[in-house]
Amino acid sequence: MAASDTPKRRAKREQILRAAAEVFAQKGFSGTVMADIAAAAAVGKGTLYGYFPSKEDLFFGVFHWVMVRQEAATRIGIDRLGGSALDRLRAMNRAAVHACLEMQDLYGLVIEFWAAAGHPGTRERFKATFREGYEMYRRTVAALLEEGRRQGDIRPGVDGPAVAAVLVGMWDALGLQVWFEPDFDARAAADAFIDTLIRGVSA
Amino acid sequence: MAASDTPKRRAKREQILRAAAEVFAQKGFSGTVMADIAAAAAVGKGTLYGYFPSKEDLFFGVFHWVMVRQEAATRIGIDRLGGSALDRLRAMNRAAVHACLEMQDLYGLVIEFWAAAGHPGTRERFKATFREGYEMYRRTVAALLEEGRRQGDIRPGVDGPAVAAVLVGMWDALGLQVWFEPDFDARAAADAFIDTLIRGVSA
Amino acid sequence: MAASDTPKRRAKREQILRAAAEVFAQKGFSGTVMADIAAAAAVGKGTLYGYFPSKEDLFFGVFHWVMVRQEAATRIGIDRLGGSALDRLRAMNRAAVHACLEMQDLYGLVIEFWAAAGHPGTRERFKATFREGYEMYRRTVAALLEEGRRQGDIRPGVDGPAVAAVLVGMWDALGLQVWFEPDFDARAAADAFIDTLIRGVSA
Amino acid sequence: MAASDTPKRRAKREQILRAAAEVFAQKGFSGTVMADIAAAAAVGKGTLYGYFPSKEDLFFGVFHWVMVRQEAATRIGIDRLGGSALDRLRAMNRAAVHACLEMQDLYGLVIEFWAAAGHPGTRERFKATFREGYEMYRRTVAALLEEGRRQGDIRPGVDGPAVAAVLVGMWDALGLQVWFEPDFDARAAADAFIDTLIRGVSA
DNA sequence: CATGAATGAGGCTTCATTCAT
DNA sequence: GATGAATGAAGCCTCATTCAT
Repeated sequence: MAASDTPKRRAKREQILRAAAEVFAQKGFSGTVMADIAAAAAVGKGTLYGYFPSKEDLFFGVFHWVMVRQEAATRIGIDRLGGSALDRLRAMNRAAVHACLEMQDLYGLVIEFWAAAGHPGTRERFKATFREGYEMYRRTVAALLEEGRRQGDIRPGVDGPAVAAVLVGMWDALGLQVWFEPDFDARAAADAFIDTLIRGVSA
Repeated sequence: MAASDTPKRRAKREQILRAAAEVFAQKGFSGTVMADIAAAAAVGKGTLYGYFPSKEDLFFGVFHWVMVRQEAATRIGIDRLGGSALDRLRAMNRAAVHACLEMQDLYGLVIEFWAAAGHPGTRERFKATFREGYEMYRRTVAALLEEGRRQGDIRPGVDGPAVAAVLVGMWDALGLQVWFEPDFDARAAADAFIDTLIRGVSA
Repeated sequence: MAASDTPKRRAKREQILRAAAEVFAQKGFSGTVMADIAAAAAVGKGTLYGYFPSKEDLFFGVFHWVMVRQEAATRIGIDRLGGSALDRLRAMNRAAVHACLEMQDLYGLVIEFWAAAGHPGTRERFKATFREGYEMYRRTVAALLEEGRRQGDIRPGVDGPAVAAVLVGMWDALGLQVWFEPDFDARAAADAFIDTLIRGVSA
Repeated sequence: MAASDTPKRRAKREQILRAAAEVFAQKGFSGTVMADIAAAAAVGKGTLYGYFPSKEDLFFGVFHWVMVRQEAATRIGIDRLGGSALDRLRAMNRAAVHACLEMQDLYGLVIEFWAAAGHPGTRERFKATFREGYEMYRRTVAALLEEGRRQGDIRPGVDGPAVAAVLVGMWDALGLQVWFEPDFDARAAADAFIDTLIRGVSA
């Protein structure tokens, strides 16, 4: 009964999460039936309940799993990166867009997560986690802007937090656009945009 | 069944759409049961089917209804507006953000629509309508930018379409942020941001 | 409120019955919806209830209407017919089969009536009417056989009632066969059979 | 869903069929609700769908099940039976009538099957199966008649197929008569009739 | 511990019937 | 008297969850 957490158990948990992520991404939360996930994970339906107490918990598990991986992908090396604050902002922008494109076929998931964050019942858990994530991104960007200002690259009047908020939001927005039009060149748009933005905030 | 389209019929259709929008916004598509909508619209369950052939069609009806109203709200006066292209861009930005905030309690709907655009079955209808909407917005913004370039307010090197795409995306992004944090001051962020942006694209 | 029974009313009643018969024959009792009948009869749905208190009553009305017409068609002239009893039996056989084929596209109705006679609720009304009808046929045939015996055309040992029962059943049976295989030549089979039968009962 | 076909599964399938046959026989197809069948079979409503994909499929399953059993009951021993062709015809007649009376309380089913064979949607499946069944009976009877002719017991002029068609139809017809009047002595009528018939076809 | 057959609550939808126009 | 829009009871079916094997 106790979830003993052997390596074997962790592996199967991962295997279930991966399968569930794929199915949820394709069919949405409500469109997914537990049997699909079990089949995709190559386990019995009952087994799922040995790892997650309910469908919703499994979904939240996937959410958490994806968020952690996404954040890791975006943050990798930001701090270790050399260069000016603006260069690091450019790098972060790249990394964020890259991370979005990487998991493009899982992007449906993100939308499902947003939706879950709006439904009564699931709302709180999801909303809180989202807020944390956005907060983290915004703080990181704002810190870079502040650093740029101190370094004299950014003019004083810029509303750092506002720009940060919009920039972070933009990553989601670009993901959405690609979601709707796979041919949309998000990388180019993001690059062109960040240049314009930087020009706008430059001293 | 008889789509005779009397004024009375149109009124009741509207009444149903309004109620359905509210319920869908609150509980999401799957979380909503037809009985809720019927109750909210103060009609019998069966009546709903006299106006929309299925739950999904009703949902799509709401989608269409919201999109049309949203577009109308955003576009109002853009063309009649005087001033330079950049002034009109500022005005459009305001209008778009305003429209988002206006229907803030319906914002959950937008997310549900995105989700629907990702589910097999609903995908095509929703995706197509979304694409049209985004396309329209992007073209409008791009035209303004092009006009500004011709008027000499915007420097030649700017990638108009890319900036347009991002700007349009930003409206979604701001809506999302408000959705997650009702205290977030989207108007201020949008204003601050558009200033920065315009500075970035200025000659 | 009183069903005043003007000629106009009778005509509309007939019009409804005719339409209902057609629809019931095609789709069965349960498969038929009142709206179909109303449409087929070119009247409003509500009007039906001005003539029949319920769907089931309308169905029973159709049943009665068909039975009466069928009996009339079969009996026509039996008594007035000249010839020996056996000749009249042959004529009746012809008439019965002919009546079946006449209303061939309404034959589905007969089956529906049988079915109705088996369902609790409808059972009693239908069963009673059916019994009367069969009884009448059997008595008529038995009387002919008896007459034939008295005339010396039929040998004494024949179990008249049994033969009558079977002969009557045969008309149903032939109808069924045609129902299943429209190419089946019921007339020929009936003629060949009655000859054999008559030879079997002949003195 | 998994059609693994273990003995246990077969047993439960049979259990469901038996219960469904009873309920369908009593209330007809439309009058029967799945809950009734589930209760009669002492299983959950959902279980039914593990064995039959829909109410209609279950009904067809019952149809098939009944037909197979009925045919088996009628054919048993025809071939192994000694005696002349006419003796075997008498035996077959007995067996057929006996089989009808055996399942008398299921006879309502047969009518429901006929009805199903007339409804659009169910039509094709049922009609095809019925045709096969009738065809089989008719061929068997016709073969016996032909054999009798070769043996010199039956006179040459007899239209074998026509007589066969009517004889087969008569079994249904007798079933109907018993259905309407439980006191009707079908066995006696059938015996008396077959004697008359045989006399009619005898050399 | 894994499995998948069994369960039954609950949703979408249909349609006989009513009644205001 | 005729109409057809409105109603809500009722049925088929799905699917999250349990539990015997």
